Amino acid sequence: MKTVYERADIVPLLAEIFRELGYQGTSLSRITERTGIGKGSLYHFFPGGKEEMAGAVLADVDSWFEQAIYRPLRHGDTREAIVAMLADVNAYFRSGRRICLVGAFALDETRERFSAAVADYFIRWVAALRSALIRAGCAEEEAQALAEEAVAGIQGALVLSRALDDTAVFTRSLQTLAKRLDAVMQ
Amino acid sequence: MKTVYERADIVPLLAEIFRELGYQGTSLSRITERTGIGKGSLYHFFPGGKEEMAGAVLADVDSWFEQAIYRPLRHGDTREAIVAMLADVNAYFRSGRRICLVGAFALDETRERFSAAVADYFIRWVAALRSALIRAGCAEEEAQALAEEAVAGIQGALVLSRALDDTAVFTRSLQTLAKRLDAVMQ
DNA sequence: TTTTGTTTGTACCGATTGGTACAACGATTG
DNA sequence: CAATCGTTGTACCAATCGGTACAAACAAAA
Repeated sequence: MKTVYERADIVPLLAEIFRELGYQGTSLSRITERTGIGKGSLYHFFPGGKEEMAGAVLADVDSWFEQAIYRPLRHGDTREAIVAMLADVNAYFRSGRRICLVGAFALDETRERFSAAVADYFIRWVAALRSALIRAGCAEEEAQALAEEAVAGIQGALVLSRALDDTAVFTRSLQTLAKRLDAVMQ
Repeated sequence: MKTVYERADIVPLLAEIFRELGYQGTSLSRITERTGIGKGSLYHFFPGGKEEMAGAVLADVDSWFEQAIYRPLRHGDTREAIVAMLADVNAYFRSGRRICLVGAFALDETRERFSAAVADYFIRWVAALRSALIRAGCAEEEAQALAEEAVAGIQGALVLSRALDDTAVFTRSLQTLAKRLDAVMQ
């Protein structure tokens, strides 16, 4: 018996493993163990090895946020996009049960390896939210601070709800954030 | 030549390494390399090996926060304690250049190993801040939400400022947090 | 059916992992 | 001085790490 994969099928599987175990905790044997994909296949699709795998996963995550979160914030109806962002974020992170891979990489030693991708992810998130807030009538310097506060708040809520093993903390944080963002828009 | 250590001298050295490299990234050879302490000494003071070392570091961090942050919040003048908390946090985390070890452990696979200590750290932080807010005249449910928001905000600010490699993000977040906490106290 | 080229499983590699064993060292005590 | 005891460096251990080599298994084209 022999299962045939495509690169696009493997990346989401890798993502879940990296998210759960971190970069250092993800060993090739663990990948094989959980997915059934052997080293032969892995190094065929990712000749650069583990680092290329993690890079592909980061790019995949990034492209999802780009189309699902950032783009609507930049171009769509601002009020609607902000509400959608919070709802999508809550669904994506499964109310805090799931971790932000990029955030985890930022804290890890791994950061140095992927610093460009990690920084890009957060810069674009803050910038997109900031532009939505400004279009909604928020003052520039206030929009910057609020956008940073919201993105940081989400990351912190992930840390906290994960530490307390309590999804209520995460959803509550998102509600508080929603009020703050709403208050500043006319 | 032979250097003689005590356990209390070693823990802070270990803390810095764990903080920088994470639990999985900290290998015994890296410890020896950075501190000059050999395996003989390490296993003499920490017979439980790497896990006991990390546990000792967590306990050390916890006791620092207990006396420097939590206790003043619970017993001292509330306004003063909250201002001091933000200042001490800024100094402790070196304006975001330094990471929160407990927060990093919460995101890591490591969490399962130290879940009790990690949860305890955050529970007591939130509870101490909450009690200070209530004593300052804040309503109970609002105090809970605000305390969680503040602690999560600090953790998120660490993630964000680290990702962007920008200490300004961290200090700005603390200032915003200070305003929020101040506004709710009469 | 044969050929071609991609995809896969498996055996292997040197390096490093966390951990153990133990003899030698240094200070303290007698 | 001799004996003791806490502390240390070093040599080891099996297991696992990321990575390589390569032949067998496959699908597609001829």
